[in-house]
Amino acid sequence: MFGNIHHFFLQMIPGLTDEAWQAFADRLQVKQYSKGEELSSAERVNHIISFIEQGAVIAFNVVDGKKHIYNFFFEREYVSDYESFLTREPARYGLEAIEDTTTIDLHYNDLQQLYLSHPVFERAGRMAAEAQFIRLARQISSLLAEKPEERYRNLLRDKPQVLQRVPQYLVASYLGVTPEALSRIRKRISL
Amino acid sequence: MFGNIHHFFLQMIPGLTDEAWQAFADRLQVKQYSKGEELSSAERVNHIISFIEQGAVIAFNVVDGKKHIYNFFFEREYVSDYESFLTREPARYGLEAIEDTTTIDLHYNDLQQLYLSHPVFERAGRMAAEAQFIRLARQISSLLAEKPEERYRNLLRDKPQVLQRVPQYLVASYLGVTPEALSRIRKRISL
DNA sequence: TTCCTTTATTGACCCGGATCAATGAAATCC
DNA sequence: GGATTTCATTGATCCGGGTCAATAAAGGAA
Repeated sequence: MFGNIHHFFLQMIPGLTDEAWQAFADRLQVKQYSKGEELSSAERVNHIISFIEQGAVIAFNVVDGKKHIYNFFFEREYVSDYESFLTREPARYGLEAIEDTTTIDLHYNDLQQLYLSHPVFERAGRMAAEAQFIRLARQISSLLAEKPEERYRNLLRDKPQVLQRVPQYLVASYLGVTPEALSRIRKRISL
Repeated sequence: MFGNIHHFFLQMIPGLTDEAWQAFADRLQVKQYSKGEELSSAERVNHIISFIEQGAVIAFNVVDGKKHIYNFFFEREYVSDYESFLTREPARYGLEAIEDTTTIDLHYNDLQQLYLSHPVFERAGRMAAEAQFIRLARQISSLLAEKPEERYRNLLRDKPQVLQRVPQYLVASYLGVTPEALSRIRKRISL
């Protein structure tokens, strides 16, 4: 049970004892989502942080009826409206499975108790926040310094699997353009 | 000495003992920068995290000869190329004082020692990373969902002091447009 | 103060992406 | 399998922002 995530945490936390791991594992819950189902909704506080065992998830929000995609998440990644999870305020975006997805979930309250009972998790929490931070810093850099076409080229280069698994109109939103624009960018490049 | 930052940390870390604070304060260094001076450069590893006692700092990088502004920082905020600070890789952006600035600095190695000797700082480090994360999440949301004009209106609403203290061409870059475009946006709005 | 550099504004023109609309292709559902 | 919804492509038009260039305004240095 939880072999995947156990391995993941052992790599991430050098000082993780069996006892601490067990305390952690005791609080985990497995969940199943079908394609199209929401893991969590915008406007509601997100109490869960999920580790994706299998599948794919998008983070999105809806402004003026338009769905904006912030990110894609796949196997062996965390997913959460991390901001809502941290601030206890209503989430700014929702999470939706775009494939059938299995997650391993940890509840906010359980995490707080773990922080207290096993400070080794403070380090893991800090490193997770830091990793998220780095990801966002790069995304901002891309949005400020690159044109949509460059962003697409770089996505092709860095994460080609995204293009295989994610519908194009969602990729377009992630890149900050309309589906029509992305279609034309692809045409332009292929010529 | 360090009254400002002491107060700041007492608020942030409920369990901060005098002894832990002293260990922390012993490692702090005050630095002075003149307007236009760089606190740290892109392409080099950033070993310092700074608390701004007084002044204003921009985070920027240069792509194809163009300077892109990622953020502004003012009194009682941390500033660092946090990504470089965390990853120990060359920084993606530099930091420059846009006013005469006083910072209180902490070196990376000192912080790591503090993490080991006083685990209470793990919590502070985690919360700092989380706060940074939240800031970036909002910035991405703004870049994806809002047009430049909306971003300017929101900046006016949320941080009017930025417009007072930061030259307009830097604000333009932060918003992701050229100085000319921002000038026209301002004209459009004022009509 | 005056000079000189930096910053802000305005004009003209261009271009990539937005929008609206129609058609094709593909995935999904009985 | 065929029917229907979803997704991708293409066309036409529009517009905001980019770019290049000139000028004006503001700030600093001496």
